[in-house]
Amino acid sequence: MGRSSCYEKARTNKGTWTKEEDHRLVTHIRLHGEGGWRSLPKAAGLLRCGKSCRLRWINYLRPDLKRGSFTEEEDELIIKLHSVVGNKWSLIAGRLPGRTDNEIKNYWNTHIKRKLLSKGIDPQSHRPLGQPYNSNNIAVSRSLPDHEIPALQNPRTPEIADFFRHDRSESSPIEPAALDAEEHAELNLNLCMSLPSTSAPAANSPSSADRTAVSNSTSGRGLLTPEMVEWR
DNA sequence: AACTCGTCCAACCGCGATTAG
DNA sequence: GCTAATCGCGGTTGGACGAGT
Repeated sequence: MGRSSCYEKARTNKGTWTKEEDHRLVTHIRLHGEGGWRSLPKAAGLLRCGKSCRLRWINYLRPDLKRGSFTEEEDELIIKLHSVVGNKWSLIAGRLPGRTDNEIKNYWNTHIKRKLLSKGIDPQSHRPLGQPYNSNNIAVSRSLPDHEIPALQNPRTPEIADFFRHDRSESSPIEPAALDAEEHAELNLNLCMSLPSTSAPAANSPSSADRTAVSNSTSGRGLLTPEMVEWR
């Protein structure tokens, strides 16, 4: 379609946000709630594109963000979730309250990858380095292409569906102990069994609307009420 | 003190999915 | 059903900063 990037528009600021811009954005969201990103910059008096505003809010200004360094428990949880869903950062973030997909993605690329490599583990396959990929091995972890994500909701795998269905607001961090090696292997087994063998969508795969529901519920980024938003 | 290099992370970008008209 | 607008995601970039020389 040849759409031009919103960042290319003239008279929009780029780069690091100033305190003034942050304040304007937070104040606007506090008054009007989250959403309507396209019209937000104008309404808030910001010379930014909506996309930039959304990113700034989600990754930095949201009041429920945890920030600070990751705990060992979070590390392990990220590794385990990554071994199941691959680079689906928003899904992983949905299981780590207070953490953003961008934060987790950065943390993965700068810390966890190196940590795994130093242990002789391939960060992509989660298998020992040099070990050939074997699609029949139930312990083989994989990165799921987008079209396979709906399988997370496949009725044949209720525990996985449930695992990813929880809204962030009502979820608590999964205790790493709750996902021991056996359960983890089972999770992989169930996933492998439920995934279509080809890239064609499975007959019983959920509709796109269902997929949206999964995405929305797992990202847990619903509208915040003004009371929830506090200027920091 | 000045320079180089490596690391970290906020922000940019492109694109697919979804929604609205 | 089609098209354009909008949203959200994942990959990538680049600037700030600290460590080393």
